[in-house]
Amino acid sequence: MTLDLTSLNPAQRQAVETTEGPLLVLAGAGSGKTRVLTYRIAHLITDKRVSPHEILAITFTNKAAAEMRERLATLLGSLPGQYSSRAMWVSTFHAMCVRMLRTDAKLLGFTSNFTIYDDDDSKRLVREVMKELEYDDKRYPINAVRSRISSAKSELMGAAALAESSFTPLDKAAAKIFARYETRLLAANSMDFDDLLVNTHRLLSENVKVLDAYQDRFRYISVDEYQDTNHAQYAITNLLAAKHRHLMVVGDDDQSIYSWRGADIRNILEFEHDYPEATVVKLEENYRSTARILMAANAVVANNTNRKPKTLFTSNAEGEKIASYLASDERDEARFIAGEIERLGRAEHRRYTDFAIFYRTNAQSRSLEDALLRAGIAYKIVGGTRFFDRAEIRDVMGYLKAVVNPADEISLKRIINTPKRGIGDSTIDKVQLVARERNVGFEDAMRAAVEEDWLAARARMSLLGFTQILDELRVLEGDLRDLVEMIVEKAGLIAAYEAERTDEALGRAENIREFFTVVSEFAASHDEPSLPAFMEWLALRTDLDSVDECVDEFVTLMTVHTAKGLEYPVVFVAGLEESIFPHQNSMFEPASLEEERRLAYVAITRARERLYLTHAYSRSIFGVTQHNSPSRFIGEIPAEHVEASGVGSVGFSGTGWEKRGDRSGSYGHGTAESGGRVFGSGTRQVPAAGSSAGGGAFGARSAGPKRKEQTETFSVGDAVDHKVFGRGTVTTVNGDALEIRFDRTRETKKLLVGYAPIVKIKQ
DNA sequence: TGCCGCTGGATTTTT
DNA sequence: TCCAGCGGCA
Repeated sequence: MTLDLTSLNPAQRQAVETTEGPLLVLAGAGSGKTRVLTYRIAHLITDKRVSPHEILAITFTNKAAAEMRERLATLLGSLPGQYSSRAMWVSTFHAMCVRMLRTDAKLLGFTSNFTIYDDDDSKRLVREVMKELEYDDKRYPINAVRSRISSAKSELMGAAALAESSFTPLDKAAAKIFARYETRLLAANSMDFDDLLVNTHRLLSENVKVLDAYQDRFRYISVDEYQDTNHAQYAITNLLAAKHRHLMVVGDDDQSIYSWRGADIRNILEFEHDYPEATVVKLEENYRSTARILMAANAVVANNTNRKPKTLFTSNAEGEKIASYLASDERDEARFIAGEIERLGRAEHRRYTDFAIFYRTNAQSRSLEDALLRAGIAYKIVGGTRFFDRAEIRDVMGYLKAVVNPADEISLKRIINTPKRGIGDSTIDKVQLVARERNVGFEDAMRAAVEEDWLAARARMSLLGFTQILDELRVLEGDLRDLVEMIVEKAGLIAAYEAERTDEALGRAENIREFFTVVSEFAASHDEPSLPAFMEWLALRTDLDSVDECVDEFVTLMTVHTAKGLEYPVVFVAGLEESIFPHQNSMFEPASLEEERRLAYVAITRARERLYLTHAYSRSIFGVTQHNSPSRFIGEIPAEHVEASGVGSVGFSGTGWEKRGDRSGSYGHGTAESGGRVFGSGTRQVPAAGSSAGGGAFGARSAGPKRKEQTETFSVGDAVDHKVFGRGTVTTVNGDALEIRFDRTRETKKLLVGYAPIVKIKQ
């Protein structure tokens, strides 16, 4: 069987056919990088007779891994046994590390059922350690400490090494906290995300046999998004590839946007130095975007100095000009976007899934959400507060973690009094103290407290109850879903929420039931759905993994960071203002400003056909109104590719479906802000419904739903139907502000009568 | 022990 | 603006 490579361009083909020795592929945005990666692996297997068993392909997200696996399965068809593509390791660094660590945990002093601490768990533990060592979290902000520890870890620096290179009090404190934190993690048989890498590196570098085995096995290795690897990942890659040196790395230095998380752009810039015999292939033809969008992207990123010079080209059509819109404030900006979505939906028959709205910071999503809600446009936010971050879900996960790994203190403490069992802080502190004095785990101390007599009788009884529950939970058996349901049942989580009888509590109970569905889905899609396997999957999954699980029609909202690797026909980038994007904290240092610019480059290159860059004359952030000038990144795009529009005028007073009772844009002048062209272009002139005098010519605004006649009145308990959110129940009424709990999302939203697309359902 | 209200802090977050 | 954490109080 031979793989058909004729659909590839010469550069792509060269990358695919260079199978021996190190290979660096510099792949510009939209240049068919994923195709190259998958074709190369398929080529190795079908034409070079490499066993899938010998292939390791590392991606940066689970989603990318899943996609690659899928594409490979299609390219390869089904092959038997070890030739099956299932023998291949296609995974993220972290998933790969977990797999290696589970196998050899004992060599590092862990057991194979170790818990993976996510951000929240790790933060709790650091907080405890800081209390224990009596560090004041005012002088030593916990997040600063955590970021020192985390960056030390990504540099493969231990606590001792950090201590040596510390000069400031904060660094010194961080080093001490780091040391204790590590001890506590080991005692809890737990690892945080950084540890997965650090410990894998230790495993490989300290155990020759283990390293040998993996080196022999993985003769062909590829790493995607190489520009975003940190030092630990870099070191692991080099260890694994050292013997055969068939290492392919793919990346784009212009899309390096995670340096603040320890990603080291030098990994890609200096690959040829590390592997002097490397073949270098540049993929510079873009297949994604219109010529104009590409020119804009090129022009912006060309302002960076620390990069490999390159210019993407395309044979795609020139396309529309890039629309830049000056809004009067963030609500106007959001309304404009909503209006354009509706307009393009009608004029160009676009579906909601064609649109994406990007922003620099999550805080910006609120006003956008608001406008979409009012316009009745279905949307989905990717990232932000996630289902799995909800307190009640984390509680369930706490129980599961404690069941799987009895040493996991953080989880134990999370669930010890959830639901309330009368075990308060003072009891926990006493148990903790005894644990430390006797140098035993928290659970042992807890059991001792039940046996012995150093706690008040009531606390002792409560603890007894809790340990009994734990014992019961740990002996449960059954298929995964039953198991999880039984654990939740015995823990009394749902029962406690239902007893509360408040709307919020019922919603939480509902969320837990939703979690059972997640369990079922996991069980159905995995070969051996054990509880530990499920926990692992949970720990490593993210919201992004489910971006397109939804078959429904949604406009997608997310931060620019989250958008990396995705593409949409129509892209809006909101908040292109100085101090928002580039962000305030990154504006004044050249290196971080360049990263902001790369971020802008990433945002622009997500767009296939149309690109909107919006900014606002005034914007309220955290309750404070700011006036920011347009982002320099807009100015870096050649004017002939930009069509500016917008307001920024005295007369603006809104269209009627934005919030009432606000300042309605009644600030002074600002016409110059839009770069000469104030209004009109590209924006349909729709008389503003319900707009008051003064709208006039400047009131020209995008199309949008008009305010509905206010015929209905609502009261608590009414069943309603919302255009986007479906059925719900009114929970509070405050004038024409309603709070409605929706059945489908189980969320409570604040809506305004007469603006929101809701109707009362007759009962 | 548990609730309430005050205070301070709030980029980005593939894992 | 909005959330989490902590201290004060019943």
